Amino acid sequence: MGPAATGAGALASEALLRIGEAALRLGVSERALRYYEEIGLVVPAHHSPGGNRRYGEAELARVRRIRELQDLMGLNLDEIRTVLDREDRLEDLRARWHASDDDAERREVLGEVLAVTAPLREQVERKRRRLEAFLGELDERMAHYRDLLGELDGPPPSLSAARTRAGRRPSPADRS
Amino acid sequence: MGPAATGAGALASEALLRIGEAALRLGVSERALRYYEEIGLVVPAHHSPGGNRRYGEAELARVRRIRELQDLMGLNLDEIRTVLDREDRLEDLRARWHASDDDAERREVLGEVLAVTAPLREQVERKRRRLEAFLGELDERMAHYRDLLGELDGPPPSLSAARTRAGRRPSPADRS
DNA sequence: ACCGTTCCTGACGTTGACGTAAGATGGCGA
DNA sequence: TCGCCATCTTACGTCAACGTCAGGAACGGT
Repeated sequence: MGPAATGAGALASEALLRIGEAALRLGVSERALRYYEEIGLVVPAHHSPGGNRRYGEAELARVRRIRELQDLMGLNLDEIRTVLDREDRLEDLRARWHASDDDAERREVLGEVLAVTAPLREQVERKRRRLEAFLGELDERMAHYRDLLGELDGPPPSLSAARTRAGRRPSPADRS
Repeated sequence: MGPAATGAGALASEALLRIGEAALRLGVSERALRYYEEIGLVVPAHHSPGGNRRYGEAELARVRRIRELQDLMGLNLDEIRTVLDREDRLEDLRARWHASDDDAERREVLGEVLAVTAPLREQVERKRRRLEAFLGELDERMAHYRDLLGELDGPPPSLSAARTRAGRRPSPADRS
């Protein structure tokens, strides 16, 4: 590898972004980014001596993740924090993994990560199921309406003729 | 109409619930129900002369719908209102459908309903897709971790050589 | 060194969706 | 008719997740 094993962590020359650029690229407000830092959710890769925030790719990804969890799962920032904490812990693990020669420790950490990821997966899965049911319901309705429309546009001769004549009121037993 | 052509609308003896019971069954607060009425989202089937609210099955369903749209789609009450308005309009249609002898009107209303339902469906579908992608991502991670765990518990012969660079192995059979 | 742009830190404002408390009825079994 | 719990209206409180100034430094190109 080169001069520095640029693994997962931010390193050296990574072209850090100022808050304006970062916000622009992420499509979020600067205020939001400052807020995330305020509550310890996204800490900039670096602060300039003058106090300016500098964001690296890792932080951008983190923010994207936050937005995804907000939009997709409807989690609040506190719930999101726990999710991100898990993922952080996971990154720790990745590092420790190669540094450690203790398989017992590895097993332990892996188990923890799995135990902590599974509930999230379940939550997502439940939501997916409900969404799918909802979608099916919508499709069913739409199909029904399309059928009705079809009947009007391409009317079965007998049916249409029987009905359209003489402003007749609908047959008593016709619920759909 | 007969004595009571109990079609879609609430009618006659439907065992209306007082707000307490309704809230209890729905798992929402009384305040929420009053609030929904305040903003014209769910109007009780009836108010007693004294001013007490009475809820019928239709209103309960409506509230359930609201909660579903909140939880599942993350819509706010204003967006939900437009959705419910559409569905109301649809109920109107159902009534008018049988009362009207004007196919043109029917076509028009059906078209409108479809045109207005489709976007919602699309929105739901998009969300479903994103959720599925997210789920896939989670599964991928978990599978990876499980692989690692498997390697530890049942170490393959060429351990050190295989692990160094391997991100993943497509080999499916790895369960103990 | 200059200067326009960008960012900083407070600190108060906003919005949605209710929560909560107070005091005044309403409904209804005994 | 009494008593009592459920409801009513009114109105202020709350909480998250930022929005929006104001006044003052930091950056960075020239």
